[in-house]
Order: sequence, then C-alpha cells, then structure tokens
Amino acid sequence: MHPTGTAAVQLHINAHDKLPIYLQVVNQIRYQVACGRLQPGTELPPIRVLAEKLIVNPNTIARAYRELEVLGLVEKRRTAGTYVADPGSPLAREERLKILAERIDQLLAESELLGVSLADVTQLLNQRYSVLTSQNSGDCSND
Amino acid sequence: MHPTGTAAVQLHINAHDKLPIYLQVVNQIRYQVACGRLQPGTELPPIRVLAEKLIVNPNTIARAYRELEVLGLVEKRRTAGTYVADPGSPLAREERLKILAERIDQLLAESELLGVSLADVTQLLNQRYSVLTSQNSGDCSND
DNA sequence: CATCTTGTACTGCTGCACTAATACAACAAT
DNA sequence: ATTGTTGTATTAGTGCAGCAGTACAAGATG
Repeated sequence: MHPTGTAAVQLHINAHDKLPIYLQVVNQIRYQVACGRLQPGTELPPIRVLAEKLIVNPNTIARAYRELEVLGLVEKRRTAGTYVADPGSPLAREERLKILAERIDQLLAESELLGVSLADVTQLLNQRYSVLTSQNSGDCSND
Repeated sequence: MHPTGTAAVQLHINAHDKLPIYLQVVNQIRYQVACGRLQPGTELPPIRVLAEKLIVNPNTIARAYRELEVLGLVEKRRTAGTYVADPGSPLAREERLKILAERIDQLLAESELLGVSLADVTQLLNQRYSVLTSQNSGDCSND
C-alpha cells in the first residue's frame, strides 16, 4: 500500500472548448510539472480513475498519457501506474529540445522568406518575451 | 486586353502537404507581398484562372482571397478583380512582424510549458540557424 | 442594352481528428 | 495460481474542416 496514494491532480476540462480534451489534459499536466506542482516520482491517477472523474472515456486519458510519455514528462510502468519523470533526465531534456527545434526551424524558415535577419528575429524574440511575461505574472499558483 | 495584365503570381501547391491548399495560397501571397515581389496595385489573377492553373476548385481560391482581404493585404473590387492593397511599405512591414510575432509567441508558450529558459531558446535558435543556413540558401529572390 | 467577366452563395461529398465501447495483455499482490 | 489493477489494442461512431459542383448577383465592356 502506498502511504501517499496517487496525486490529486486538479484538472478542469471544458467540453465546449475548441481544444481537444486529451490536449487539455496534456497541457495542464505539462504546466503543473513545469512549475513544480507535480514533482518527479509522483504517481498520476490511473487512466480509468481520471477518466471517471472527468467523465470521459479511458482512451482519451490514455492518449493524453501517451503524449506526455513521448514528451518525456511521464514514465509508464507497464502495470504499475504512471509517474512523473525526472525532469533532469537527459533524455527528457533531449526530447524537449527536439520539439523546440522543430518550432524554431519553422520560425527560421519564415524569417528567411520574409527577408528578416537573425538579429531581428532575436530582438523580436526578446521583445515578445517581455510582453508575454509581464502579462502572465500568475506563475503556478496554489489554488 | 490589359497592358499590364494580371500578375504572374508564382505559386507551388503541394496537394500532399498537411497544410490546406487555401492556406498555402494565403501564405505564399503574404510572403510575396511582404518581400515586395507583389507590389501594391498589382492585380491578382481572377479566381477561376488561378483555380484552373492550380487545378483546384474556384471556391478554394475564393476562400484564400477572402482571408487575404480580412488581413488587409488585398482589396476586392466587386467585379473588377482583386488587387494588392495600397499601404505598401508600412503594411508589408507590419505584416512581416505580425507573422513572426505569431510564431514567436507560439514558440515561447511552448518553451514555458517545457520549462526551457529564454537563454536556452536563444542558444537553440542560433544553433539551428547555423545548421539551416549551411544547407539552404533560399531567399525572397527573383529566380 | 447585351454580354462577358468578376466575385458570391448554397449544397453536398470526403477524409480525418477526436472520442467512445469493448476486449485484451501483463505485472503485482496475496 | 488466482485475482485485481494497470496500460494497450482494435473497432466504430461523430463532427467538422477542406474542397468541389453548380447556380447566382453585379459591375465592366463593347
């Protein structure tokens, strides 16, 4: 028996949202992991449990967990549950950088076509960062 | 016969691309306007003509033109054709920055969720730039 | 005015993403 | 070994975006 039990992950799903349910789950867990609210080694709720709680099909949660696994954020142990992966894991970081590399390649491709220099892109990057961080000051609040 | 004729817009459509045809058209025209290859006042090909050239349905081109109109890039004169909108340089510049800002915002949101710092993003940006420029040297060139 | 060319509107088809229903496989606990 | 719990796989249903077929409205053109 586990003294800690599974994590009481707090998720809010909007069925009317244009974003797919499984992506809503993915994003919220990603965010909670990123901000430390869900710590490495924590066991996530079993697929069926979370599915029942959110009133969706288990397959939907399964897909979300699979996405998270690909992202290197969680680790599935066959029949023993799903756990938050060690963020310091080189493999996890490698995966994350790979994802970002794709986005960056797209960005650079567009910049090329628009005749915008790397320096301008960098400047715009910092500029947007400032704007976005000043808006999203609410960082990983606890309730 | 028109002395100037309609612009011989050079578009390459990939039917197998995951990106919708009408968006491929939109993007390519956006780029060509942004980099000055299509200048203000230029008449775009009639919907049917371009549709026939690309072997797609006129409605698909119509949708693309409508999107471009919403973006303020083109101006439709009821039954007299579609023209590249007037505010050339400022709008073109504006368009370019708008396009890049979108991509950059997506990139930053992704980075935040993945717990990757701005510094890392910047580093990765330069890294990918080096890789890509050593391979590709495509630009807004005129053939 | 008659006609041509332009963009528009409406309708239906198709493929795909998302979700669900259900049955299966594998390891842990006892 | 038996049982329970875990994730997995397969199949089908549903809604919608993208696209095409066709008929229409309206200004240009002679």
